[in-house]
Amino acid sequence: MPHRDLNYANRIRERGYRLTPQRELVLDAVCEGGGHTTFDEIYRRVRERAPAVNRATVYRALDFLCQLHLVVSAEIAGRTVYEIAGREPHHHLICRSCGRMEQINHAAVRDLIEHIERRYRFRVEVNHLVLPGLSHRCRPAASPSPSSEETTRE
Amino acid sequence: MPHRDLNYANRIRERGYRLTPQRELVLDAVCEGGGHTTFDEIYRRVRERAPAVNRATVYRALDFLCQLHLVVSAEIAGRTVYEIAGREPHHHLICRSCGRMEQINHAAVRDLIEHIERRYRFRVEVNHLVLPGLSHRCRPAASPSPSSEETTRE
DNA sequence: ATTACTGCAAAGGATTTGCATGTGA
DNA sequence: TCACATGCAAATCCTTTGCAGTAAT
Repeated sequence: MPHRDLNYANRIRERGYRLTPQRELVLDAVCEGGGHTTFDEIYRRVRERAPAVNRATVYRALDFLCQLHLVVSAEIAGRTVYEIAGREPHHHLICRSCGRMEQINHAAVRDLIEHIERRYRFRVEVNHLVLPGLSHRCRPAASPSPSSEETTRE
Repeated sequence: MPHRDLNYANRIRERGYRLTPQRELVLDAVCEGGGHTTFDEIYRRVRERAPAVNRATVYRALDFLCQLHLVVSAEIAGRTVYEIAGREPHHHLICRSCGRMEQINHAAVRDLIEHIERRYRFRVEVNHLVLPGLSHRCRPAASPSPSSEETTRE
């Protein structure tokens, strides 16, 4: 139960809100997703344990948890995904061919971000950068000479 | 008429598809948007000239043009936007407070991308990187000592 | 005992689809 | 001519909302 560490119960109650079984189930489901969990996945997990929980309730619980910053939402490839707040910023390469998603280190991106922040006087706030592209596995039969790709692409 | 240069008419017809007034209107509307045009904006422009054109037709035309890679779509701040294909990749800083969008040079991110491509053996295909954050105008009263920001954020 | 929260069902908005008609090649 | 495209309306998908009843504090 990773979310225990965050003492979420108090963070909910001290603001006058209530900790309901439904909200706990949703929080658990987000935790178990281990990263980027879609609504349907969360709903499925919740229903596994409590089939009576309503779809609308899950929507409302997610909104609620996001507002309290216990959960954060992000947009990956057009889909809204949820994860527990407080994780290190991290980023992804997502292959448009096989759909595989590879996580990349924040350090790899930090330099770029700092560069941009200085140059444009802008504080960048990215927790999930998603870079679409093509994994080396899916590169179109171009292993021998990489330069040949220049001409035909797609 | 910037799209004339692309000889879009042939690119449509040589594949056996038809160049209809509706498709031309949509293409014009995307061009005039000059960058990131929402569906509603495109639809509005089309209707200005041809009020009879149906919403569904505009959806279909955009799909069609995207499939032919005459138009590309992107996701900015949760909204789908369209623009003419073939522009230089370019990127944006978008302020979550004032909503202002600033364009940044591709060169600024090229290094990052190349670094990632080498390190992860992945071909990154980004035409629009959108970096959310806070413009210097909207930085919360922190002008005197920049280091004080470390402690309280949000 | 309050009143926040839930379940249900219905509403809402954005996009897609089926089908008859129209039209570009 | 005739298959591709369009217009229209209905369907679909995802999410939100109103309201009466339930339950956390």
